[in-house]
Amino acid sequence: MKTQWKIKTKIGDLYLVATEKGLSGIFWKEQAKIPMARSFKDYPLIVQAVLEITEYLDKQRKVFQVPLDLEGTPFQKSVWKCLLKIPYGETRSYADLARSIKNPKASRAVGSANAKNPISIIVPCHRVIRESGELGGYAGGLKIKEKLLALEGSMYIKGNEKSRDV
Amino acid sequence: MKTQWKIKTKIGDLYLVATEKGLSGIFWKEQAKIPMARSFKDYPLIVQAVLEITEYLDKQRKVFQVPLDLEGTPFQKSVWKCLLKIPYGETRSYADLARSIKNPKASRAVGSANAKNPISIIVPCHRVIRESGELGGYAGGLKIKEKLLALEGSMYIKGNEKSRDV
DNA sequence: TTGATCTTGTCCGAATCCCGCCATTAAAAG
DNA sequence: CTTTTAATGGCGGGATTCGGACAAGATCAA
Repeated sequence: MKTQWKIKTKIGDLYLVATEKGLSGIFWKEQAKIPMARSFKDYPLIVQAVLEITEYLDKQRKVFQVPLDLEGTPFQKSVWKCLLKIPYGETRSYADLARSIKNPKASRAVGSANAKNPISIIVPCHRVIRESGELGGYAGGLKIKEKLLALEGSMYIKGNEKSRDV
Repeated sequence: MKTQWKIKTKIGDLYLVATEKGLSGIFWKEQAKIPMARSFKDYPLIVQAVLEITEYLDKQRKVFQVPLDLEGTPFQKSVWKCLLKIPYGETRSYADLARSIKNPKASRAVGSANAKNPISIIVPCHRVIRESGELGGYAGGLKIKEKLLALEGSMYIKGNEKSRDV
């Protein structure tokens, strides 16, 4: 059974969803079919997730530990697993990910899988941008993607790359 | 001679039917042509069935012992017998069953036979789902099929099986 | 020359459709 | 009343279609 819990953060409202096995979703919109928890007392997973997310947004955390319960097609899961390996503060291109899953021509499909990532932030789909340096897309809106990357201190802006070796 | 008896459970009303030889039916709707028993005192089979079903729904029983009196075509009986071999908490596909009865292409017909299973719950047609992972159909309605599988702790949801190794 | 924008080419995964299968049952012949 | 035909499902698998959170190349302006 799934339950959801709403939290307010400086980057907007978030809806955390959990099963018995782990956190299964972090969304930007309320999930219609999933019941809202009255109290999170009975949901230690939610408590932990809320804590970790809060710490992350306060720059007090770079790695998440809450157990996840990912549901999706084999392809999607392979992409999401790959996302989890991108370190804090770094970015990859959609094509990079396609190569990582040994399916070098699937960059466009990687985009689709990314778009369906159920656990925003923790599964860091915001760390994937276009090879050209453009942001690409984001389920929560590009502004938020930008904020998250800024928070992590990423050098994603076109031209920034070069400013490193200046 | 057959008699039926109605019981109320948390998953809805059930109608138990018995002959002298054994329990011959558990249905979701009253059986028009079968007389309702005034009291179940004279029907020890009904008493036993009610007890076992109740225990099952309370997670206190995984195997049924009440004698059954199955009536149907040879094909149907072969399918129903096969159903009885699926263990608690597990699922099979319609094609699996077709193979089990040495008629590998008869998966569609297995579905039809399943649909006519006279003894719901005890003959566990709810443990048969689509090869794709979808639920398939259920005489009592899909919600109940889902509840029964959840009760047994089955991993039937599409993608769940694979999400273990994430 | 650089880069911002646009266009077109491609490639996948996922969702749909379609046809094949097999046992029943209802309907139609004979 | 018996036999035949046709239609109907609690499915499966292959083929087809559809829709992108891309990418490389062309275009045009500064």
